[in-house]
Amino acid sequence: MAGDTRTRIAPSPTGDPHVGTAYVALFNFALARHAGGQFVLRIEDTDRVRSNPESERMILESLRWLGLQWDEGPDVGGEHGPYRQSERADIYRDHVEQLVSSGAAYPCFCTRQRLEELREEQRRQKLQLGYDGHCRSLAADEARQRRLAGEEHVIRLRMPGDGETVTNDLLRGEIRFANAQIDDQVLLKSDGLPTYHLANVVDDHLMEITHVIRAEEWISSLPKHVQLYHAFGWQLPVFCHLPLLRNADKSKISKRKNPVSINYYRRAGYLPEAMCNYLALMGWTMPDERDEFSREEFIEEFRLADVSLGGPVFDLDKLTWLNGRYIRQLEPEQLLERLREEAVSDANLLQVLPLVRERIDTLDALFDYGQFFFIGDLVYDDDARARLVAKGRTPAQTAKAFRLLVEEQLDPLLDWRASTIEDALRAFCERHEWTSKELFMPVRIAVTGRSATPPLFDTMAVVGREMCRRRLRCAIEVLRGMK
RNA sequence: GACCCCAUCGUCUAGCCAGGUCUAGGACACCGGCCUUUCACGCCGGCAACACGGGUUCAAAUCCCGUUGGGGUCACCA
Repeated sequence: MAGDTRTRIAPSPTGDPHVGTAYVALFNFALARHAGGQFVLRIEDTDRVRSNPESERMILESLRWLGLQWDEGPDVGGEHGPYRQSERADIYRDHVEQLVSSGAAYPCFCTRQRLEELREEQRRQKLQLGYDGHCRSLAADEARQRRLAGEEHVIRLRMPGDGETVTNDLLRGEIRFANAQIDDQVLLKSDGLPTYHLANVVDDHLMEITHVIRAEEWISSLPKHVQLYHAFGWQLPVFCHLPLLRNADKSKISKRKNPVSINYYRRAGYLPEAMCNYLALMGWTMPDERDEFSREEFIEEFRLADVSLGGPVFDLDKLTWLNGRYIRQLEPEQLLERLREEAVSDANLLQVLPLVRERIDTLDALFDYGQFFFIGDLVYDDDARARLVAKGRTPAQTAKAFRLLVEEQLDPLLDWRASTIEDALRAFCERHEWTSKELFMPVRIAVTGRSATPPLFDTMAVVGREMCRRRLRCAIEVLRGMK
């Protein structure tokens, strides 16, 4: 039976590969390998506007870099495909029709506007937020008619009005929710694609996933999922909700307070083994309590039931210490190989060299002049700190500009090229009444730590999106520390 | 706010399920020392925690209840 264990990681390709995804993937991977089962990668791209192929590409690459190879997935195929939800629309539609005919789900014709007003009203009266069941009791005939007529609608799950939904979480034991306070979840959106809830449950069943191991933030939708399984008459998988990685202030880990992109760690010189090792330490301990171990040893010793529940604070210091231990254990030849794979890969060097060529007189000047192309976090010297503040602006104003820049212009979905970066920066100036003259030097300093650099946009393009965003965020902290 | 989850050093955690062996163990960080031409590594040592209040019990970090605190979720996003 153990060989039948099937787990999955189901990321949504809407941005940079996230450290939280890697964390959950690692534990899913470890359980599957430990049990001799399969680990599946499924892409949850049912959000038409936010999903993008570049993000999917990066996620696959990151997980592969970490050594978390999947047995089935969009790139390697498998018996339960397709593994991209956007390619499974028909499957969801068929399943949702089953639910409609059995009465477990119903069409809802409420407009977004009505729903918004409803929420507004509920907020005003301090009532519980949620769908009011307006279309719940529509006559089946009428509903069918309106659907046939092509009226825009969604399909909602009909939750039981009373009683409670009780489930088991592998780590937490029994979890119970009063049904009355769970509203009728949308299963199929008006664009014909499923919501997470439907797609997730249908796919986990069809792909024969035995252990649904995911982050804690999903606990509150657990009853909806359980009701869905019931509605389909399917057997429940084992549910296991892992604790959320946290910032130092205990809030859910976020890019504002931590580097969260796997791309960052890769770029900043962390080794994948060290990364996995550190992530494994988040909530789990080796039987002998040693904190250095290989992926193989982790797989060997891993017991899901031994995961502890306190939300672990992601500690860059400890990760860096561990990474140092790994580096020291590598032979110089091995280190050389690592270096060639990352910072000084031919590919990276070939991006850097055209930019520095006319600015250096000796080969060795590359390492001084272009150091910001190769390192992770920067240190701003006094001169840099002085020029980090825009001429005629205060540190606070500059910090605010950086924040808006990172949040609004240098979007995670922005196609990261010199020309688009330039457009983004100029758009920012226009929108927030900054001149390019004011803005560009501080940004240059933030991103490179220097006032003399190759052209800003080309430089940013090579430095990379996540590294630029990270450095801008660090610069914000520096600016906030100024009076 | 409602619902749900969680609670051991600043941080990651062991111990808790099967209560005594816990004057609570390890690791990061920090401090001190050793090694050393420097720095780092390494080694040795130090600082530092059972959130609070009630029970249950001969005995509670461990079991129960409550309080407090933290977190998550409340979308046609996942």
